[in-house]
Amino acid sequence: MPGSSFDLAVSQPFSFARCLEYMTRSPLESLYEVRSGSVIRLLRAAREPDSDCGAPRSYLVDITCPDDQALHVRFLQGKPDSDEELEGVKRYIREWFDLDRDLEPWQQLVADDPVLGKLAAEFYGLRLIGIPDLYEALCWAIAGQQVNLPFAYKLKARLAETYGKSVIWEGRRYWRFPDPSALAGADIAALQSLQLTRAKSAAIIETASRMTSGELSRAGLLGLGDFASAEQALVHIRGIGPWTANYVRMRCLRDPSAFPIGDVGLQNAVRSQLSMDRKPTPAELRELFAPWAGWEAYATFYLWHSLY
DNA sequence: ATCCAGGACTCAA
DNA sequence: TTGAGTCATGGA
Repeated sequence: MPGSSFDLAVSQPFSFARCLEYMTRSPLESLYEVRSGSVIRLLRAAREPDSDCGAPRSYLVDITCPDDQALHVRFLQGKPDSDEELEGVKRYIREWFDLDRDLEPWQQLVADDPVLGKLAAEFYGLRLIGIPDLYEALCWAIAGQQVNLPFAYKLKARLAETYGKSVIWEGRRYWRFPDPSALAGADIAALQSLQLTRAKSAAIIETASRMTSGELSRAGLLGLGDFASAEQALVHIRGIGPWTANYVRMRCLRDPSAFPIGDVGLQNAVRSQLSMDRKPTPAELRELFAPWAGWEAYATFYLWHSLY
């Protein structure tokens, strides 16, 4: 039987502090709580909820990393009752912190880069914090289309607090992003009342429906063989454009070469780093990113982080 | 009022 | 493929 805590080894370079620094960028984050040196988050049991045992169970976990050698994960509330479920938790956390990535090539690639060299040194060990859950990643991206980040966080929180599950621990409530099944049958007006636009509401419901039916899944997208095919599959869903698809490639499918080129945050970061008096054009971004081929997602992530 | 924000869609060259 | 116009919504 699994115990109440476990460790996950990390490869170097890895800096938990830098990861937490990124994760505290918004005080409006609703899906995890960063304390000094730890993160607390409510996770969903890996097992599918169709096994007739009621709602899928949740685990409240606390993650620390005292020495940057291994993550220490403690179950604060709820606990896997099988090795299979424990593996699900481990898999989620590895995805979340991108633990399976070898960052050495990245560090070497940009060590002397005029633009990224400084950022790579400053953020040494920062991992591309992911969104392992496909539905959460899609909704977060859709909600964040063409709105400022604080508002996007509010929308995400409303979705979580309206359709998600939560537990209370030591007087604080911890939310889990809703499963697609919770939104597959929602009507557009209900989501619009959360201040999502009609188009976003429709897209959030449509993706929920496709995921509930099994037509859309993370495994299915990865099973298409290459990320371009996954992007194509995503883009043909109404409300999901190239930015959203690349965002999902980057943060959920874990494609290191994903490149959300239309991202205004990326554009502003480049503008700032290069002291430009305007935002770069798509062509200029492509040219700038050319030397970082294969690592566009990390370049984007580090540039994002440079804004905070 | 006006502009911006981690866009998408349509339609035209 | 690229570009202009349109839509949509809150926040500064």
